[in-house]
Amino acid sequence: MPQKPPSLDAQQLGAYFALMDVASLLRHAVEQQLKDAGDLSYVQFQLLARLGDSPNGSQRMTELADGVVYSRSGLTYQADLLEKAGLVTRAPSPEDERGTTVTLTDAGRARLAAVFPGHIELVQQLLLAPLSGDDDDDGVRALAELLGPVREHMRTAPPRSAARRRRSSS
Amino acid sequence: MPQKPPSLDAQQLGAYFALMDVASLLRHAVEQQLKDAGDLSYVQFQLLARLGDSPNGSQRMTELADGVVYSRSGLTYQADLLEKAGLVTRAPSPEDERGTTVTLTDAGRARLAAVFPGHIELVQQLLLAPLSGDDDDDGVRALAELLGPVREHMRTAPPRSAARRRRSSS
DNA sequence: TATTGTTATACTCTATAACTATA
DNA sequence: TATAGTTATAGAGTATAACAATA
Repeated sequence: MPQKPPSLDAQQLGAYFALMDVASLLRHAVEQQLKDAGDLSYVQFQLLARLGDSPNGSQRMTELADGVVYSRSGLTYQADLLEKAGLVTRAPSPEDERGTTVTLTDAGRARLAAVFPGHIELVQQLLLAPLSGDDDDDGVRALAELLGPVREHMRTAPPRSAARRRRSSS
Repeated sequence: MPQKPPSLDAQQLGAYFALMDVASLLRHAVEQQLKDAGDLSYVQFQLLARLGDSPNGSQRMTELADGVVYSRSGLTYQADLLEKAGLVTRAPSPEDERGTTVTLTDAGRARLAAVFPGHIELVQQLLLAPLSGDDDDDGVRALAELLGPVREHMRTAPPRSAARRRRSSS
């Protein structure tokens, strides 16, 4: 197959680095806010938020892991912390006894509620406001439409460099 | 001043989470590639790349810290690692004896060169290709134009939650 | 006295591999 | 045998505060 051009033009590099920089700065600010307002990390916030979106406030570990955390043990670690803090509950899943069902507690909902307004305000200030600029050529919509497909692509097309470690080959 | 609306609409939240997710997935993949191809973390790669862009391959610690790392000690830590690996050199700055000048070595340039092609290819695959989609309504340019100003805004407008810790007030 | 950078230290997070229990 | 989750453990990274040296 044809060799890919081994370099990017300035605009491509610019887009890449702009994305990484913005995300990095935003993440840093957001971690700060979440920690100050509710002693949560961003990952923990994501987990709680996902549970909060679930109809009954419950989800299986595996479901939770998808898209939030990269290793199972990492999720167990975070779930431990959240459980110790009284924000979630863990119990064996009814249908599949191997599974664990994580459930948001009232305290968990309260924590989420405590943190959310400030969180939103920060995101508004840091990201959304400058995105739309002075005119109203809705940059927010543009960004969402640009990045949505990219997210899908990334979730379905794992990089070849991250060699599959499933299915023991011996 | 008027109270800001305490919630975001679905599109705003969508843009925010899409950005965080894409950046998170991309970062994860990129860390993997850099580690496999050249035993570098993304932060280390950024530091080397910045030095590589400098005319003489040198920069002051403080300059390097801007935009790459969030604490001075963090930079010292990374600079230690890079120096031990022979990729950079540290020496007292000529003009200001308090300062340290970090310089890219030949090995550092070589490492950068070793890592770059694969890096670019990965970014191309994961981010740039899906950004532009099938049609050529250059999404890359759009993303760069959207995010460039946001980056500037974030760099100049620190969130109020991250209270200034400079200038001792006592 | 303010600034540059380093050190000591503690902490958080992530990943790998081995392990248990259920399907 | 395969899958869900946990545990043990190790390693990388980050931040805070105290410190030394120079401006």
